[in-house]
Amino acid sequence: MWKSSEKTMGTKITLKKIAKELGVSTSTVSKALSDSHEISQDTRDKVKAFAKLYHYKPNSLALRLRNQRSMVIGVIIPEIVHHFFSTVISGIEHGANTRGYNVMVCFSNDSYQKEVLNIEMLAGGSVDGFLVSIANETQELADFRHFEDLKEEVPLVLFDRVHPFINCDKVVVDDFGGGYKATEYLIKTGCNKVAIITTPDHISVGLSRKKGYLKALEDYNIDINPDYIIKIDEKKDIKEQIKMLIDLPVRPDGIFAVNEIYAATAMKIAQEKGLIIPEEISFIGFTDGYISQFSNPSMSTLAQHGHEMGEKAIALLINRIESKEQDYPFKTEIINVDLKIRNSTKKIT
Amino acid sequence: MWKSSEKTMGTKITLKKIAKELGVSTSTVSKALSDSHEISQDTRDKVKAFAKLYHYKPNSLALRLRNQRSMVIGVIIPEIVHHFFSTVISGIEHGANTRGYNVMVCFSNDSYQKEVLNIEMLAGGSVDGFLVSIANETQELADFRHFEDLKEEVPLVLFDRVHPFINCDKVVVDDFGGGYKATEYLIKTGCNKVAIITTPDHISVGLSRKKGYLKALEDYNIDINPDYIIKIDEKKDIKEQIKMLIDLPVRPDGIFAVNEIYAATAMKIAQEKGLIIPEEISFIGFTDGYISQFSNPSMSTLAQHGHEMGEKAIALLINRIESKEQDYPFKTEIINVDLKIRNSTKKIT
DNA sequence: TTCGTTAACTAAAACGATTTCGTGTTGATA
DNA sequence: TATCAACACGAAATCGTTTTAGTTAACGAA
Repeated sequence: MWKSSEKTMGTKITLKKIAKELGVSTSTVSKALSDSHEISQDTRDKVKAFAKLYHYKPNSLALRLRNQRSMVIGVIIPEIVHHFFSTVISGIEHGANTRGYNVMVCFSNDSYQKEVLNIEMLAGGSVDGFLVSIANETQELADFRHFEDLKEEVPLVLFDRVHPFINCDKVVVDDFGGGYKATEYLIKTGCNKVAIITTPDHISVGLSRKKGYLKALEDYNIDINPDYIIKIDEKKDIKEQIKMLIDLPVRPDGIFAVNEIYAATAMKIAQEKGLIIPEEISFIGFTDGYISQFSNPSMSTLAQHGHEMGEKAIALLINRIESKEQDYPFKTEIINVDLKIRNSTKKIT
Repeated sequence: MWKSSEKTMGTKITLKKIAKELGVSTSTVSKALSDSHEISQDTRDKVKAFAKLYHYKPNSLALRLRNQRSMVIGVIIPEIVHHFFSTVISGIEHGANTRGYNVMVCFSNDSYQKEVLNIEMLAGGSVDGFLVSIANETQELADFRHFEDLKEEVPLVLFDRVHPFINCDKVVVDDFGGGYKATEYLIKTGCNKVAIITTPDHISVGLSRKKGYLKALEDYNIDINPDYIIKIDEKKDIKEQIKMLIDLPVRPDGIFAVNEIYAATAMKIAQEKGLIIPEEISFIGFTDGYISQFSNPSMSTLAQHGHEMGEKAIALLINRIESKEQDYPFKTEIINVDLKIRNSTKKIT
């Protein structure tokens, strides 16, 4: 096995080792590698050749420690198996890379504990800023101290799942508008018994979408039927809960679901019962992901422009990081949603 | 605005600042915080109170630099919008967390450049080990130098998209077996014109699945029809390429697709042409994700057990990290796949 | 008184890099 | 010959932490 020459110096090659091997000081090596005019061409060449030979790479930890900059952005999202977050991250990556930053993603799995842990892991020098979407459990607990502590150290931008108690830059989807548009469309295509499948009220986005739904009903003078509002408890069987809605004596003729899964599940159930879609019952979901695209009939849905959200969020964050004056006011940007009509709804006449 | 007291000391609170403020040395502060018996109870209390008051958190960069351990695992995957990788990551996370490690995920977006960049960002002290699934472009270029360099520094485990040229621990799905099982099932349910929708041959998993397909045909004495093997070029329109298969004069009566998207797209096309599924044409996909679950008819598919793959991979990696003797032989683990029959295929009689 | 012990700290090195400020040797010029 | 600048390099501080190896002072015992 050749390569003993590498081993003799120890596994990791550092400035110090190069210096010792070449009989110069570390400062000389450092300067030579950065082509400083202080160092003779001769020495520079020698050092560079040696460094290349041994694949020298500066230790990034040491660099970050010294420069007090990491050029890395930490992202924390609640779920990984989620089309929308995927698109947001692609936007974040794009924006970050074009401005010279790198991105690291961690997952809270909607757990408060893991959210705190992730933040602790990344805080303290590892990243220059945070982009986070709050875990469900954290929203439920309404305990945001970890964010407060964080904000004093490093900039924070919240996206999608945000909370009014936390004072920082935010980017959110127009959830209210989306709920309104969906409900309005169902009404306009002849549904007068519009139901909503949503989340418990502590989930901020679900709540906003429901508010949009309620406002639309109000604007069109339709009475609110509490039976038509179901809040899914994810700990129980989702299918059973949706079945109860569709089995109601007076069955809804239009269903707005606050995410793809609920919408697709509801549609499956309706199909199993032999209902004709969209004539007998229409569906609109939220998030234009694969499920909506490949369901049959294809699902009408609210497209959220996750990529755009990611780009906006990272822009806000990097601006905050790179501005010296820390105290310009916090912004909240709202990303528009588009109603994408496919075949799970009737057409407007 | 109260909080001036915090500001007077500078934004970031460090050991040194605590020491200065309390008139002791940094060593004392460090020891006090770790409850060393060398420090009097009095001082310990004082230091701890002060640290808590100012939310002192040790700088993780400094810690890692000193300990030469980060307890962080770097994961690099090609795509984010991908159900299978999501499940693998959940397995990785689970395994890592139970052994005290944290996980950071980066995305190569199937680009060679970004793969190299990500590795450079994480290497050099940031992480204790790498878990990577090779980018398509890297497989095409067949340039693996960045992995070779890496391996000398820190352990590497490859999963799913691997390559024989890279000598390290690996975890792969039984792609060959999956291709075989799918094809065999189609044949056994009466399909004698089985087609495959796959990727170009440089994609390792696609190639293995195709080999399984070919072996099954051979074992059942069915001649190979080159028209029935189509390799999707993702740069062109996928739908068009699949349409050509289904529009063939002698239409296939069974289609095995090497991923969910191809399978679902093919099924949609067949439905648009009015074909009856599964009687006139059957479908089997790969990856048991949302698309397969929510398509209509629901998709028969090969379940890959991504979670298990993640757990295996992280176990391999951590064992490698924590073993002093670096030279025990490299392992390749193979994860079984299960054929999950739903409604896009006929039943075995 | 002197030695030894202990309690309670501090100094300094180390991790790997950069950078400011020296410092010693040339060679040219007054 | 003395002075100065240019050149090529080194020492030391710095980033934030831990840890080893001292260093004091007090007290008890011989």
